[in-house]
Amino acid sequence: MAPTLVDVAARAGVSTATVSRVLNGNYPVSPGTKARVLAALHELDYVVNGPARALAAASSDMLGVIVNDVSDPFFGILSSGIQWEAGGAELLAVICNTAGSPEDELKYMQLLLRQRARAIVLTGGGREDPDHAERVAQLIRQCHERGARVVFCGRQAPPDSEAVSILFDNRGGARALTRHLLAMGHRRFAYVSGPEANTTTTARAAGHRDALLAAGLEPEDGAALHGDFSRASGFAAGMELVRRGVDCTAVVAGNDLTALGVMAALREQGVRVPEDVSVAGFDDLPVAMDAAPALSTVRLPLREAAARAGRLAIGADDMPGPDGLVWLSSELIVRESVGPPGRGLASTARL
Amino acid sequence: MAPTLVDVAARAGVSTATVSRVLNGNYPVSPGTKARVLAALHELDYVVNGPARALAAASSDMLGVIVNDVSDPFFGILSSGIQWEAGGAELLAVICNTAGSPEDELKYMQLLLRQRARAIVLTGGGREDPDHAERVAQLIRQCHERGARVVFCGRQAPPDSEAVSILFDNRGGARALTRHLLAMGHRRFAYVSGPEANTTTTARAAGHRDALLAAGLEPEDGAALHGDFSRASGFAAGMELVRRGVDCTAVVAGNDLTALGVMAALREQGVRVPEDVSVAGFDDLPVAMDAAPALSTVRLPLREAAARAGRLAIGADDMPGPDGLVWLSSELIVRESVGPPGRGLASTARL
DNA sequence: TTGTACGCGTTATCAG
DNA sequence: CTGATAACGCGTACAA
Repeated sequence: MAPTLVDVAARAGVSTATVSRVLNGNYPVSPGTKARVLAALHELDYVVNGPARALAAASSDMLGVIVNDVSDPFFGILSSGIQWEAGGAELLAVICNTAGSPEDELKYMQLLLRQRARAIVLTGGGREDPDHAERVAQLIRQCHERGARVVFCGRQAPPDSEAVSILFDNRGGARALTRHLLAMGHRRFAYVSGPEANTTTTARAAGHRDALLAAGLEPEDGAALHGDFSRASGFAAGMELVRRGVDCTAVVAGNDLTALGVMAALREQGVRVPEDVSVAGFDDLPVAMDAAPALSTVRLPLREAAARAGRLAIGADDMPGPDGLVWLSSELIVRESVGPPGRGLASTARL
Repeated sequence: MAPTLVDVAARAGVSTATVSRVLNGNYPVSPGTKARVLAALHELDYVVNGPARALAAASSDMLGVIVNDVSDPFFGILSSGIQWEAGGAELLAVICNTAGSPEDELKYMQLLLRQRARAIVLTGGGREDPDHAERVAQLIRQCHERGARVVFCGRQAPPDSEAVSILFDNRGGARALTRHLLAMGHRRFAYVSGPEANTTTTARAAGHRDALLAAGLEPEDGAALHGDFSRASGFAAGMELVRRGVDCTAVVAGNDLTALGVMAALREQGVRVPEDVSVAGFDDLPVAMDAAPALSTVRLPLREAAARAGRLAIGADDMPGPDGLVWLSSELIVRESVGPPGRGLASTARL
């Protein structure tokens, strides 16, 4: 059996209280007894019982991070940054993959709540569904009642939830990107977005639309497809665009992975990027730089977002402003995947 | 204050034991009282206290995963797969980033031990240091004493530690890769490996060396550099090779990210890949396929490894064989970054 | 089927 | 500075 405080105390010839004091260093202990206790601790290979401590102290040293999927670099980078801050504060970061399922999101929030996590960070876009939002708001309330912080990173917290939000300028970034494409001369677009009813999807699509309308163009919804932000869905969408004979000179994707998939599909169909068709992404993941051709995209300060979210979660930073909102700006990154309008998709794709 | 079993029991007019039984469903409870308890549970928004339960039941529902860095796709994919299995078993996966530091590895093992984690999965290569190995072995022993499973994924467990190991055929894969380069006609190589004294680094370098020796070539250690498996270190190494005037026709990198960095550096120096110099990676991360040019590499079954490690960790699979070793095979992936020998690095790089 | 009562390993309060 | 001892919230023999 694992040794407990009682065992250590017996061996050192002191009370459990004294051992606890040595362990936590929050009360004075004479050097002599301290040495004896430390020796006993070492000899028995004593390891603190986390659950017992959490029960007695009514607080745990866990930090929950809810993501879509850690293997998606977008979330991997966020997770890594948050985990870094957590580790610095001697906290354990629990990563929960929801695979985009709103039910799993709720399930994991409950699981973290029951573990008495110090804080929960919800990353990425959220589902646009009043019912779901209400249930999330309810859970946030419970978190706060128990003294757990809740931080949103990539989407806005429900109104009057008192939770902090780190926000990306998705709409502005998307607007700038499409403006860039328009400036290059493009007029016929296809848009491959993320999952439906997702806040990130919506914001980016809105930015794209903003730019189109400002240029006096009518957004053609016929050339808009939904994916799930994965490379595979981008590939499928690329093939679908070809199949449908969509005649565009530029494909705007909801994120980089989708753009990568689209480019792979076009390549396979004999369409050259950017000579025949331009392709743009969003996020500026590391892979965007190494892709063929390098991806024109919008850079999001993911590492900074993660650091701020992490620091907010561990309580190192104070709640910002009265509205609890932190806006992070985006930056247009011009590379090689976008060029002047080419011959277009319909006339170059060989089915 | 958060409601406890006592509150629920009072409200439902039953004892705490009954509430506990309803919660766990491990003892018969009459439908009537069950309904009353469920109602009370709901009305009070009761949430189980995880630590208290863990203390009473002497077991927690946490699964620890130790990785170098989740934002590295290699580890992101492993983490995601393990987390998937954990989630399916209603367990929480705790991801710990060590950033390659052996001290952090030990620190996190202790932290997980103290949380009474059900199992710990150590991923990636390990440090080749008898002293460190001994301390790890010591911690593994403590884990086993407390009934926690330990699974290695990507490196071999210390001898007689009774821990299970999922292993990649790093050496065989590296051998096959270099054999391929030799078959293409290359004779002058540069090698950019991972961190020193790392089991993965060593195994891959050994495979490369095997192939060279088998072909009657003398490994030129002058053209071997160490990185840390990151893209940045690959970029630095690529620049350094140029600076040193290393005259090779092929650069073999210890992993894909390093290869990507090398390619970026060569590109920047005016060296074409693969026309002038060939570059090869290892791992076959998703990015290898989208890179420019697409990377010739060695595919490792990361998702499979993660699934097996996860299942072993949660106890869904039995300990394999008498030696506790599971070998996973690798596969040579030929793409565009390797071609016939070109003019070589020294004669094409413009400093 | 249900209730009582004790133990799980710590922390914290209160004496000494 | 140190030692008893009472929580902390839950699971579970044991008894009814």
